[in-house]
Amino acid sequence: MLHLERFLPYRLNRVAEAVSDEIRPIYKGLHGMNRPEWRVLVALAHIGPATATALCRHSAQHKTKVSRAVVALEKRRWITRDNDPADRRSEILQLNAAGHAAYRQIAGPVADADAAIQAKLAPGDRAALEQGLAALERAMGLVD
Amino acid sequence: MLHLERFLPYRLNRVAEAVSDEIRPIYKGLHGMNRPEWRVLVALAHIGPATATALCRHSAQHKTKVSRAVVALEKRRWITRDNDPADRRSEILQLNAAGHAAYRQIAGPVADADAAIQAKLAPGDRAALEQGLAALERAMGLVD
DNA sequence: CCTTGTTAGTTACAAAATTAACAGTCACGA
DNA sequence: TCGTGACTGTTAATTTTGTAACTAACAAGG
Repeated sequence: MLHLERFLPYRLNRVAEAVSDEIRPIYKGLHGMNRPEWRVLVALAHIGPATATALCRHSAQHKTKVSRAVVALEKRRWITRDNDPADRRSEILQLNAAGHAAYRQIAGPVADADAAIQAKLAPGDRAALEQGLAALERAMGLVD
Repeated sequence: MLHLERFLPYRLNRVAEAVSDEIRPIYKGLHGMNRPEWRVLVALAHIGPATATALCRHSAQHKTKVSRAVVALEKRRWITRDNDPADRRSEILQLNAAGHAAYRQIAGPVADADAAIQAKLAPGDRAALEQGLAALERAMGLVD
């Protein structure tokens, strides 16, 4: 008999959803962004100028999501597109000043909310979560 | 600066998706079920006859998802609906023989896949994951 | 009994995700 | 240099999900 309470995908999905529910209102309330847009914004802020394919890898999203998110960010005038001299199929995307400003404005509260969630855990539990999560990421081939 | 690698919602979503990707082909391949249907099937197998509301609670899904999943399972002739003598708004749902058989057929491989994933973790990492996940579930108010 | 408010469940509509198809470009060997 | 196949990114079509409105039924107070 399958125990839902111990069933990994069920537990992970449920807890991931609960955590997302606390973060989403921040980037949604501040600029009406959805998750794909928020992730692309974060990815661009971190890795700087990048092609759409690189953003797919770094934001762990499908190319159609990234494509539409990039269009949306472009409409907000937060990113610029430039030709990629090395490959005419792709374009170099990067945040402009307004994009960086928007990122900074959102990243603070989001980081605070993340810290608040982790602060609810006892230090030992927090360390255990970190260890277990890191191990699972390795086991699923998501890192290294 | 927000570190994606340490950002809880991102990590949880990504790892939850990776784990789901290993489980989904089983219930999808065996009977073409989607996740809401699979969850309702599991819930019904566990708690026995139940109303849709009880299935919402136990499968952690919105009532529209449950409503549609129940219709789908009904079309497969896996569940029966009976009047609830205590409340004429609701109906008592339960698996019939075919439903139980389908559940058993799927639950085995699914449990195996879950075990296989956990087997990839070192015992200490597995224990850490369990501890951290349980703590997070409590912190998010998902249990107790 | 009648309100008034709440709950169970379905359905309709809108938003989002997945899939598939596509044009343009590249890389590499024949 | 000419295919052939693979890759980049967008768009279209289909499916899934989420939101809101709705019907029917309950519950409690007047």
